[in-house]
Amino acid sequence: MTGTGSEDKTRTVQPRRGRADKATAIVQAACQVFGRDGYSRAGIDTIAAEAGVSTRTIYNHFPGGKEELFRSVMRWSSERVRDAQLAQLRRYLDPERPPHPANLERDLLALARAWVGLMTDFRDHFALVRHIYAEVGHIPAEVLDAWQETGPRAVGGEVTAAMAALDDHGLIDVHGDPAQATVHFMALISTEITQRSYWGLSPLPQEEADRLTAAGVRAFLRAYGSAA
Amino acid sequence: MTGTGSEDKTRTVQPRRGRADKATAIVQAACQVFGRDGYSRAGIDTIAAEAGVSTRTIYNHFPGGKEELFRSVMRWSSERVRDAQLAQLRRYLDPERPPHPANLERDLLALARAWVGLMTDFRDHFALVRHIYAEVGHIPAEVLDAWQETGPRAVGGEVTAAMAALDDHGLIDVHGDPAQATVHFMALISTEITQRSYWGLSPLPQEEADRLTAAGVRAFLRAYGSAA
DNA sequence: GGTAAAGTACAACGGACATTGCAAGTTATA
DNA sequence: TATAACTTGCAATGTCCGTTGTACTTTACC
Repeated sequence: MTGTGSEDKTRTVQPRRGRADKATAIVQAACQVFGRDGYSRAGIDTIAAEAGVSTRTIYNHFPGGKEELFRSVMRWSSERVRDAQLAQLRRYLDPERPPHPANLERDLLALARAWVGLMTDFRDHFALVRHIYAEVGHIPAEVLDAWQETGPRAVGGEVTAAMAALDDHGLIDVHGDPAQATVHFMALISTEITQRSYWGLSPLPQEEADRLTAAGVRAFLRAYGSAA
Repeated sequence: MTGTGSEDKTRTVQPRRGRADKATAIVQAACQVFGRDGYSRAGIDTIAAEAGVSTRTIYNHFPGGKEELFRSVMRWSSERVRDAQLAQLRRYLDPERPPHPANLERDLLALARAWVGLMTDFRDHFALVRHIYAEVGHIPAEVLDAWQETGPRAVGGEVTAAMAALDDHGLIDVHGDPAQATVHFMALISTEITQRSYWGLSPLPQEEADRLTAAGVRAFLRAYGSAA
């Protein structure tokens, strides 16, 4: 149902799609437009223009029309961002190689900055997510669940694992609930930046963002640092 | 205690038609519909039906049409919620009467619970706010600023004052930035509940919400409790 | 170069919806 | 009761936009 329905028959006949990979261009442009305008306001014509593609081609690739396109964008974008987030997580807080105690704050801060950086790197995605939040009531529960599962929940689970590892090594004290510590960490490092930047509309100067991130990390460490 | 806020003209029971306080009914219904469906999806006919009013009457009261109505709803709703929030703040954390140290956690927890409770009492408002967040790019900057100023910023300022007062009395240590402590407090007590309840779509059981709120307050006190 | 898939241009349909004008009905007030 | 103010139902207008059919062109690959 949710699949594009065109990946089975192309295996034998077609090595790759037509000219350039139009499908990718469409999804990418749709991510921008949906993120900027939201589902209702976004126009197929606008997406087509932004993708450098004719309107008809969109319907050829996505027979389900606007809805199917939106669902594809949700999946594509959230997987992309999830991978980027997991990459940063493993880079700065690999559960396999916990940091030296003296480097804990430094590493957490690096992770937090990278995390916040992704918010501007994937501005379109997070704009889209805000629209999803606003329209939870208009998105089928199954679609919503699938998205949460492969996106936010997967990432949250990995971060939680990292927190648990830090706890295991006595670097922090999660007070019995690493998942909760994770949510608190995310909230502390990103809430104020999100608010102050008008949800990405007018980004903060780098140094100001850094200052707020650092304050969040310090607050987290005061709340969850091991008693030592 | 979600009052309708229209009992100033309490005569006798008004007849179903004619000269009731239509304007209020319209704005109230519009708040529901805009909150549920968002600006684009919301239909004037739907609002009219929900308000028990003819479509034409809406245009009589709001000659600017949908846009003016939306702006009126923003103002009305945010002022209403602001007043409710300030009332709770003064009730549990009056800057004039700082709590006894032994009662600090109890009072903060009471405030936090009341605060979270407002999110369900004014579900429509917060749904509307999510739509505003998602559509920052489509709302005139002046309207957005006026809203922030009389709503969130005003409340934030008062909470910040309360935090500063707690700091002055040595009950907490804001580390030189009461505004930051305020944002962190709000983030800690509400982030997880918001996420887990799908942004109000499927509310959490009371005891679960209480548990998360309490965890947030405890984390806040670990981060900002005075060293004494 | 030939063929088929992929893409494009264009026109048209149909529905949803904001908005307005108007005539008639209802209410409040003097 | 008279009158002005308010409300309503309804029809109509215009616009925007998702979607589809069709004929034509481009591209990829043999």
